[in-house]
Amino acid sequence: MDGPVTLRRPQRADARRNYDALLAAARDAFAEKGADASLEDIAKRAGVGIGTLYRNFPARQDLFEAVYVEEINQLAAAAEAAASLPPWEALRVWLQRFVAYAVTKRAIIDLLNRDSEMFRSCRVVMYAAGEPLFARAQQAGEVRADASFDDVLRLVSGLTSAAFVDDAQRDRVLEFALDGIRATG
Amino acid sequence: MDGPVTLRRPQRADARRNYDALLAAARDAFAEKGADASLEDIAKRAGVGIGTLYRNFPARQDLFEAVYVEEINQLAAAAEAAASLPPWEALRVWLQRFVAYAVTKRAIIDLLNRDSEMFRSCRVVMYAAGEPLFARAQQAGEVRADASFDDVLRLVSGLTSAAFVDDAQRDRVLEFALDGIRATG
DNA sequence: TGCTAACCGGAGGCATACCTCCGCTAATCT
DNA sequence: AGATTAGCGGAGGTATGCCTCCGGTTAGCA
Repeated sequence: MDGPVTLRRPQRADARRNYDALLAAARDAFAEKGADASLEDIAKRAGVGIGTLYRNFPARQDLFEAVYVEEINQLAAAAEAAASLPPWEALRVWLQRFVAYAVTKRAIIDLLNRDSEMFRSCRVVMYAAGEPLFARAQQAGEVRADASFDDVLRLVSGLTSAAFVDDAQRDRVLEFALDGIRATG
Repeated sequence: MDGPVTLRRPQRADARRNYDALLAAARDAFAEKGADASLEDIAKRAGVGIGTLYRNFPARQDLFEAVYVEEINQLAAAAEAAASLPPWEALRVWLQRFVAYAVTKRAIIDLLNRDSEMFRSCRVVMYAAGEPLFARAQQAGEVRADASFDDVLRLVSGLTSAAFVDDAQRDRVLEFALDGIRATG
């Protein structure tokens, strides 16, 4: 489960339990209520006191970031798994994963916009994961030359904030977007 | 300025002034801070007391809706203006307008998702404005047959929530999206 | 100009969330 | 088992936003 970016977990058994429970509860809460979910609610979900939350994550930002380190690591893993596919397929699969993933954890979009120390480094990790797939597909002539990886990410990430009628529509619309960045002719 | 959907404005001169100031302030505030901007802040921006806000808009929802009636009417007007262009161009221009518009007033996206009496009717107006442009372009063979207007709107509306580096990137990415829904061959 | 109904606006009560502080608990070590 | 000390958790102070209520003001009319 360890990835390119890691966090320091507490030492004692009970503390570690609480830390993990908080992280899981926070992930759920952020997914459900967005980035400004109530911290008191998160503590309750995790079954710990509010004090414990603050000891582990002194600022709201710290908790938010800790959650995204996990998410990011998983996206990086997905990129590695896709690397063995043909260029276009690899990019396509990764972007699908990106969208499907971010739909449930929608706050991940903020990652592209917000600004902070760790956000920046998370972004670096994500780009390091996806950009090679993009570059390979572009060099293979499968992706139009006038698009950048950043363009693609923003085009696709928009899809995560729309509430689709069903998964079929989401997939269909994503295919449209993919067609849009595909090399013509 | 009157459009398909209208609101009742107060009678007395001072009341009307305040009403308009509130609407303008709310539009700014929603654009800036999102749909849950502080009502007290909006009243302050408008230079009126909080009581005046509540007299005009008893519930937060009322104010929010009032703002969007204006936005929607403008989008409808834009559709009318675009109707004289060739099929594809008309759709393209209208969607550009939609994106450029919604970028500054980002909360308009909620319109596609949220549910309420007036939201529904606003959505009806918006669809009534844009759908004919879409249908015409599709019948002219310019838009792929397997896309619906709803698909397109969701694809494009996603672009409004991403923070682009600059307007040029936004336009470029929108072009990618448009290419994606264009008929191939 | 004077009357009066319509309108104004902010004080204040209520709810919610943030965050700190510290007495109690229990994990770990010897 | 007992000592040590990291860790727990919630009471409570602070801040902020929601919304109501009503004494004072003023636009519109005659």
